[in-house]
Amino acid sequence: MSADAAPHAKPDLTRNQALVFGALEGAEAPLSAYTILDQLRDDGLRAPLQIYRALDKLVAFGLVHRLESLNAFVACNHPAGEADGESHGTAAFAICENCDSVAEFTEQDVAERLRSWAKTEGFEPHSTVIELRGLCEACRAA
Amino acid sequence: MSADAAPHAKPDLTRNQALVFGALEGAEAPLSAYTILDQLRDDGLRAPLQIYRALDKLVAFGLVHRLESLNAFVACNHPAGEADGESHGTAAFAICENCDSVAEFTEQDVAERLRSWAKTEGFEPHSTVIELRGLCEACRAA
DNA sequence: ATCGCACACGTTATACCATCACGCAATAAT
DNA sequence: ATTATTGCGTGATGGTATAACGTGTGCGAT
Ligand SMILES: [Zn+2]
Ligand SMILES: [Zn+2]
Ligand SMILES: [Zn+2]
Ligand SMILES: [Zn+2]
Repeated sequence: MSADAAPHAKPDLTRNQALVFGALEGAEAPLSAYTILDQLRDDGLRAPLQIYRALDKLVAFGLVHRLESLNAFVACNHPAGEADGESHGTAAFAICENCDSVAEFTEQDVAERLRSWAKTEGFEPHSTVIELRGLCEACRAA
Repeated sequence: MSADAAPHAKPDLTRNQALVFGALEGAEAPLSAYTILDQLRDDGLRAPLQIYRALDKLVAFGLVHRLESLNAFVACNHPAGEADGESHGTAAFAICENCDSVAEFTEQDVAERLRSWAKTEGFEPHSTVIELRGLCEACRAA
């Protein structure tokens, strides 16, 4: 195999991973695995497992986040920092229930407080889910 | 109908609601809707919808929480016995990936910080999901 | 009384989400 | 060459959630 699908400064993605990531990057709302599959049929993807395998890797790379309250996925869109280091464990999401937009943010104090609680209780956190559901500013105005 | 909205009123439960709530109270781990269904076959419940309808009500009453990262449900078990009022919107959960135990807790500062972010961004939150996945103290020791 | 309405209930069918189990191919190490 | 690792493709299966329809009961208004 020669080609790499996109000249971006990311870890080397396989063809399937690049296709799935492209779908998520181009979307304006979270996509379910099956929606991604539908969009990629013309590119030769046919089975859910092809999507889920790619998503697993992309999540592991930190390029994609899974939204637990939606059973759906978004491309990482950190406010400032990039896809490495501390920010991974602490990302939070504000999901608009009207327009499906997702704002990704990090509140250091929130993560701090949760870590502090865990330490006190002897709990060893491996991952943290923080998701706000509600109305974004634009939809509130309308 | 009970006009009682929030404070220490355990609304009258219908038969199905009582059965589902009983199953959750008696469990030591979160239960999926279908697991509850299996447990209640002998009581005459036969279809998923009967479970989901009861769960919707119980969640609305604040007697049960849905764990988004597990697609499962637990009976409310607030730490200090404040089983009503303010604490509902801000509950957080620490879920052990080894023994499936769930600790429910509230960190006022966490809720505060998230509300503060929302206010700044013009986001109007309707509900908040905070779930920690990891190892509880007992399982860490073992 | 009986009509209308709200609400819980029961059932079937279907849609949507996720993984298992198998086998094959390409690559890297021994 | 043999083995280990990783990604890929496919069919089958299992788990989660709702749509659509119809029934029955309680209760206030007529
Ligand atoms: Zn991110
Ligand atoms: Zn919106
Ligand atoms: Zn609670
Ligand atoms: Zn444990």
